[in-house]
Amino acid sequence: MSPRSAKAVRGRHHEDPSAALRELLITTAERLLVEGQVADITTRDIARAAGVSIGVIYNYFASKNDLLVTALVRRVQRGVAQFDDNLPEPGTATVEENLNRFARAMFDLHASALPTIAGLMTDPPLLHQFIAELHRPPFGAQLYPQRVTEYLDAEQRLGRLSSVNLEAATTLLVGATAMLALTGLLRGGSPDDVAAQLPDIVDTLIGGLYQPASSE
Amino acid sequence: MSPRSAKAVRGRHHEDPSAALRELLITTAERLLVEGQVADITTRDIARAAGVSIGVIYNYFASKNDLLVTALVRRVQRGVAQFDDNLPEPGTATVEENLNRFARAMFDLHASALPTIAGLMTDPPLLHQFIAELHRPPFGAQLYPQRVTEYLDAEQRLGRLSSVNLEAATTLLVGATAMLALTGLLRGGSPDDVAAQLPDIVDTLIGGLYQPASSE
Amino acid sequence: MSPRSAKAVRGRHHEDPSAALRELLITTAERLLVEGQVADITTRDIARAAGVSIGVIYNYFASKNDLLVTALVRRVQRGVAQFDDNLPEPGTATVEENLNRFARAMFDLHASALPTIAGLMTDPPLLHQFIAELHRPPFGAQLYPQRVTEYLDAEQRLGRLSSVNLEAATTLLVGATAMLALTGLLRGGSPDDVAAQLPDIVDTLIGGLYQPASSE
Amino acid sequence: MSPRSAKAVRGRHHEDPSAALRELLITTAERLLVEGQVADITTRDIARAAGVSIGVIYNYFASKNDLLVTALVRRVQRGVAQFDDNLPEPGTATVEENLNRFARAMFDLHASALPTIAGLMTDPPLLHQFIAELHRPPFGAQLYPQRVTEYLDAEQRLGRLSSVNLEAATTLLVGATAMLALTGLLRGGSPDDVAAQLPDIVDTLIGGLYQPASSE
DNA sequence: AATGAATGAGTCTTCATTCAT
DNA sequence: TATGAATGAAGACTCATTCAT
Repeated sequence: MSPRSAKAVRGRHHEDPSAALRELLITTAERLLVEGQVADITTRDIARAAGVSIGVIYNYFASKNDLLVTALVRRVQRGVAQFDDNLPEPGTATVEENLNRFARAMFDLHASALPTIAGLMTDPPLLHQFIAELHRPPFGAQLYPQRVTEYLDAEQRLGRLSSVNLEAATTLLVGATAMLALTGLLRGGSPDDVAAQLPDIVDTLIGGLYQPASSE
Repeated sequence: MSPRSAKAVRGRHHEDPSAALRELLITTAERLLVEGQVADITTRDIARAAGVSIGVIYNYFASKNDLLVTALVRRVQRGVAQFDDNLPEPGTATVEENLNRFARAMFDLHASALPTIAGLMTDPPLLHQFIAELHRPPFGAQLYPQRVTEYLDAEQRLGRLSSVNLEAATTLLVGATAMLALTGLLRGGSPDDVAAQLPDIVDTLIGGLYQPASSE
Repeated sequence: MSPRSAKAVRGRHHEDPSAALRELLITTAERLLVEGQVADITTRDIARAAGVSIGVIYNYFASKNDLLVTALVRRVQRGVAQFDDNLPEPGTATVEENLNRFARAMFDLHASALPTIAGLMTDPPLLHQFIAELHRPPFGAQLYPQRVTEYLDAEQRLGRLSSVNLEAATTLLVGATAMLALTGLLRGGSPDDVAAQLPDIVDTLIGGLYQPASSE
Repeated sequence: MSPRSAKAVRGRHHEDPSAALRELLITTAERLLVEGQVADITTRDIARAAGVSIGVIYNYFASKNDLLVTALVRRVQRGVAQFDDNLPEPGTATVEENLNRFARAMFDLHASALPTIAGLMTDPPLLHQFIAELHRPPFGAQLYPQRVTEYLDAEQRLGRLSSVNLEAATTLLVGATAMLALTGLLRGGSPDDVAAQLPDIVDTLIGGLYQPASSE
């Protein structure tokens, strides 16, 4: 009664082979997104990499871009979820330690998402579809810089941080980690080597530039 | 009897009409780069905009990408040159005023260069060619963040700044201005509106997060 | 100075090889239109039949449909021109002889154009483009039924024809020849066999159905 | 235990559910044929409109074209049956009145069938299959022009019509009504407006072109 | 050296038909 | 027998590059 399922997902014990194939396509597209560049991915590439025929794409998605946007959103969601997983609680440890954890988490997030996001810039329709999708529930405005701002706000309330401009502080931390991630990508070195500079950055951000001659 | 030169440069009294034609192509490509997206620029577009035939491109450049990279490098060089034009001298005015000038100059540079750089990400060969070209003399490591580092270093020597980590401070300032420029591009607002946040950022960077309770 | 011309038109002594190639495409499309059916003609077919590459089509026409419409109009123009070539003058010979010449000319025109026109019906955009083109100068409203009406009108003025309704008479003659042409096409017989019925039709049209028992 | 029947015909108390499903497909195809263009109808369309799965089509028909031809023949049969329903009897009313009824009936038939028939022209295999099917018993040569010929013949025998060439007279009447129907379709006006010209045509056909000077 | 038409591989998308369930 | 997802050939159109003139 059910029609045949694609070879690619046959044998997997999924309850819904149809959903499994859809997943396979998204996963495959995600993989290609990481390996290569958005603009270079063809329907033929995706189909071949997934082990299915080209037509399958159009059984599950309205267009190539539709699939690509779905995979892109997935990728960002994955990154943000991982980011959220290990955030420090305000009031625990020291603010410096916590900011270092934030810094490293953002660095990782940026390093993984930057190439993808950047690639989108050449494809305005794709970019707009992506942004529209990103702003829809349940993903909404839950973007990660908000987490930093919230953390800083909480520490301020706890009296562990002076009353700095939260927006500005957030921009400084987010910007620096993004810049470092970008540098790492362009230089092609290992992420950890570049990330080694994060503590200095956190330290400098906390202390400010005019570190008032403490003693004397 | 020298061969005829292209209509487009005829009448201009260049010593080398050949070089003039090459220049024309680069300039035209730069213009198109500003107007549109890298990926959308065709050889036909360039040739038509320059008022020459397509074939000319291949007389002066190995490929379309070769021309594009040259134009891209030009664009960055131009931006950096403009950036350099109006930098504050260490020891003059106040450090805060000077950092605000740096911040605004970088913000402008980023806002103008970001779309172009981002567009490159989709085209790996183009990107690599671009990076390689950027690191060759005489352009070399003359990139603009270096200017910030040098400025901070000079102020430190003059005693107007405490002995912070120069690299980290530079990354913070450069990163924040880049982040702001990116935000502005994505939101589509006017540059000046976004740039209004720069003073807060400079202020926060200078003061640090733990602004030691002034009293007591 | 001129770019190379296509192999397909090389060696022909045309003043303008570019126009020659355009012509070749139209002629080829016309031929395919006669041989096959509009809907079955692919860009590849046209290119191969013309001995050029696919891209050439787009150097001379905005789209496949653009070329097809041009060829279609050509075909009809050719038919109408041929039709016009051999029309009888009012007042010469007998009305019956003249109407027989009209009938045969229209039969031939219909037989050659019908399959083409009919094929257009399935492709609404193509049909509309075609009709629009047909109504543009210099082709204008010069369609052939008008010739019949004008002829009948002239004979009426000369007193060689009673004052019948010109529109109706024209529709009868045009309709009958078209019907015969269609029958011929569907049956697949030789045109001349079917055309043999034309004199009877003209005779019946002239005499009417109630041929009043003349005298006797 | 008979195999289950498709949802779409379940509950209908047909003796042969299989035949019912076949009927459903034909009826659905006929409907789509009226609504749109032959070339635009996909198997998916038919299946969805019929509320069955695509596969069913191939259980009852060798191909999509096979189903389409069957539906096409149905459509023509239906049109002819309707045409036959209201034909005048020889010897009743006046010949002119009767011919006007014939003319209007044919006009309607042509107007409804023309787009479909025309659409067939683009698809040679479909067309040939259709024609072959049309000429097979029990449909055979029962086509409607025959009705006109028979009517004229009967009136001749009754002495209400002079001994004109029946074939020619038929072709004139059929052709003129077809031409008018085509004109109406191409111009897009209301059928009744165009049909208003029918009486003039009948009148002219009856009277002939040389309406002998009434006097004398 | 300049020209720009010719070239054709490669793009996304559609859809009749098949076949495992 | 019914289902409908899988299949992949085929379609129109683009565009970097070549090369006869």
